[in-house]
Amino acid sequence: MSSSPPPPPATSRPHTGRRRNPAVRDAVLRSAAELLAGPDGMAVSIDAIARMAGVSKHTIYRWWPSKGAVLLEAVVEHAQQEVAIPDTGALVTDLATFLADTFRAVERAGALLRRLIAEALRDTASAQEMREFIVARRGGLRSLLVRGQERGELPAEQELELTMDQIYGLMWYRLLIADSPLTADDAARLARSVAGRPHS
Amino acid sequence: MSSSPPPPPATSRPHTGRRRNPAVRDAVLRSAAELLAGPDGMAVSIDAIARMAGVSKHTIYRWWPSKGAVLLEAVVEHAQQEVAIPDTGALVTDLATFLADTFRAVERAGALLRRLIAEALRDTASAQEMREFIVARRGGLRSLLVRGQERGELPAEQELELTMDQIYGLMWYRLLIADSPLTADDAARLARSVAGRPHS
Amino acid sequence: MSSSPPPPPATSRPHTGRRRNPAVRDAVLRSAAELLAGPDGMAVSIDAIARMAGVSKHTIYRWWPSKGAVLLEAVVEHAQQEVAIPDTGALVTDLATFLADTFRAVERAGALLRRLIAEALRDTASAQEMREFIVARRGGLRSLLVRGQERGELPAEQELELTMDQIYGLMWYRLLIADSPLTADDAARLARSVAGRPHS
Amino acid sequence: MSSSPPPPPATSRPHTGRRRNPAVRDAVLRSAAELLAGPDGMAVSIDAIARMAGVSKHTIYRWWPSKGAVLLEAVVEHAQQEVAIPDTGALVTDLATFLADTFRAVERAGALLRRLIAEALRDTASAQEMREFIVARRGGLRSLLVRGQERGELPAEQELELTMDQIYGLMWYRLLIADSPLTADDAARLARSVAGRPHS
DNA sequence: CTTTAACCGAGACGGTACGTCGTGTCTTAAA
DNA sequence: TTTAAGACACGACGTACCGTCTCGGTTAAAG
Repeated sequence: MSSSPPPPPATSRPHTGRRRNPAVRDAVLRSAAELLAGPDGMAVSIDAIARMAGVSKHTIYRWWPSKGAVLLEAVVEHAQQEVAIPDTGALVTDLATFLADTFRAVERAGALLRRLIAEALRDTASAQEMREFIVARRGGLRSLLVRGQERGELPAEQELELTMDQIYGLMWYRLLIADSPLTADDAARLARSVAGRPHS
Repeated sequence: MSSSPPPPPATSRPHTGRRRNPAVRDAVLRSAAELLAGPDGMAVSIDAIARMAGVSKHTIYRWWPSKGAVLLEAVVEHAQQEVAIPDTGALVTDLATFLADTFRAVERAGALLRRLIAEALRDTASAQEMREFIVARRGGLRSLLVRGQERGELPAEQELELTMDQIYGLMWYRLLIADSPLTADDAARLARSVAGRPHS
Repeated sequence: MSSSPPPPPATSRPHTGRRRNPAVRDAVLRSAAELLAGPDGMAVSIDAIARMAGVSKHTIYRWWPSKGAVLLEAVVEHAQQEVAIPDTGALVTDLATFLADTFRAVERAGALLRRLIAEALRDTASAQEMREFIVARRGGLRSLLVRGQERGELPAEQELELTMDQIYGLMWYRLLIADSPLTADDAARLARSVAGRPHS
Repeated sequence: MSSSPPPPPATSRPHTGRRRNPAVRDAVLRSAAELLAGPDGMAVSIDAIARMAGVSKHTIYRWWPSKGAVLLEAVVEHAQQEVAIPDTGALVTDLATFLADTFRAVERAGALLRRLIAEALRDTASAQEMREFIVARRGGLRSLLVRGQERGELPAEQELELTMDQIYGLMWYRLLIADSPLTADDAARLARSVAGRPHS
């Protein structure tokens, strides 16, 4: 999940010439993130990123294949801080905590994520990469649910993928469609719901 | 849910001048729908709509405030055919049927809906209207669930709004993020899941 | 030089229906003149004329074939006040007076005339009518010069048309190209020049 | 008299970045000239120039501030071939030759010049530049007249600027207003007229 | 210590879309 | 039949963004 270099030369000559300047990558991603987090109407253009980063457009396109790729990597960088996977022994509690943390993180990055999806919807190539990133991030929740199943807190027959689709579906729905907040209360109720004790 | 005219004049003068040509509206919406349904990469521009409809851009902008408004109305026009609300007496069965129908309709209109959301994500004004449309269309599912609650098939305490967010969330998640199909099987399993009998 | 009616009906039926409202003609020409006299950058559109006159565009196009025709007629109306043709017995004096008066009138109507020519340069049809109008207005100067020739103040062989081209040429040159003022002093010197006593 | 770049950066950095492609400038000016010389009714649009030159509109606007500036430069480029300043010793003869040559050149470029002035009349910014260009081109005639004065063929008191206004005034009058030809005979008679021997 | 290849900022360029404006024609309903 | 209101097609305007492409200058490993 890092800016892919231009196709490595087939010859096995190790490397000559000036090395990539890591400051460039940072400047680009930081500028992108800053613009992405801006007011909702504002569009994020490559020109603007380049200008703010003090970098040439060409350099951006050397390291990222498209605007979507830049945005994705900026979001990835920002989302680095993993949400912890709690283990108190009680699935519903753990789930509620995890979801509340996740929701909080997502709320904070709302503008970024909306714009990221906007770009993915325009550019098939970006979409694939984003899909992969998002799918990869489901691992935390999955392990939590699997543990629940192993402990018998969740029926063995329950389709975890569908459950996860419901959970993340609700999250994205609120973010992209309904534009309504994701609260800790939502997290708690959702946790009870998918754990089969909706009203305890 | 019709192309809003520019603010109706405050005076109560009945109407003077040439009337709006309904053929224009139809041609624009038909062209928009056709382009919206096109291959996934292709962008839908006002220029293209105008060209295909044999209509001037000016005319489009006279009746619709933005591209998003045109797309929304095209989708609305297309989505006219309501999904029936079945009533066999068994909530899970009814729900499964309703969702299967809904999913089928949504799958058919996939490209349209993706582009619609794409536009909403880049134009705050459009977003509000789309939100209203989408929220309005939740009525069918709500009545189905309410009936289930009244019959005691669903606990009275169950938060229907959250349940609906889960259902529609899954649907949009598959459509926008995962880009994976929505099958009749998904409908059935989802129906069982939200009705609290996930594995019967 | 009046707004040409649409081709008179061949049938000799005297006239049915509502008669032309003369107030419309006045309102249109007055508005056109007002806009024409506006600041130099501002364009004069038919829409603007119609709006200011409280008249529909259609009505304008019913009575005038093009924008140029409206502008021309507005200028004609404004230029109605004829420049007097003096007769003191001395050609140079008379000519100087006449030209000074003419220059003063033209300077006042500068913006109008510039825009009129601008329109004529875009629209061949208008151009012809304007040409005719301008040529028709040469009569005053011509009679003055002819009288000078008859009195022997001007050689009989002098080509009056060429002389007039020089005089009006200078006037339009200053107005359209050089954008420099036409003074009474210019009038006097020009009068002496064409009368063959440039430095007396 | 060349397409002005956007304000040269104040810093004295020599130049970085890709250089301006001279082929672009040529293609634009050539296309502009070709369209300018087209049939009289046809308007010359930036779109058309860009299309014909195989250049993007953006590029045109990068180098020229307005349509007028493009047209002016196209005309300048075309008018490069200077009219020779003859010196036979006799002012009237020299003047007649010079004017005949000038008239011939101007007649050939008639459509261009008309459209150039049309543009200047609707765009104050262009007007100023065109004025400067036209004024600059008066030098040839002026030197001819000055020589005549020095030789005593023209009275020392004669106002040369006024004389030139008469000459160029007649020329533009025929071109823009009267739309009548400028012949060699006109040149000869005009030469005699301004040289004070109108009927020899 | 020179070569040489890669990196990089500046920025020109073609293409495509945007939303606005102006002209001239046409339609409707009232006067 | 005239009129005001106003819809409509056509086509130009000037701006913006995308992704590609030079142009020089810089940097570091390889010779």
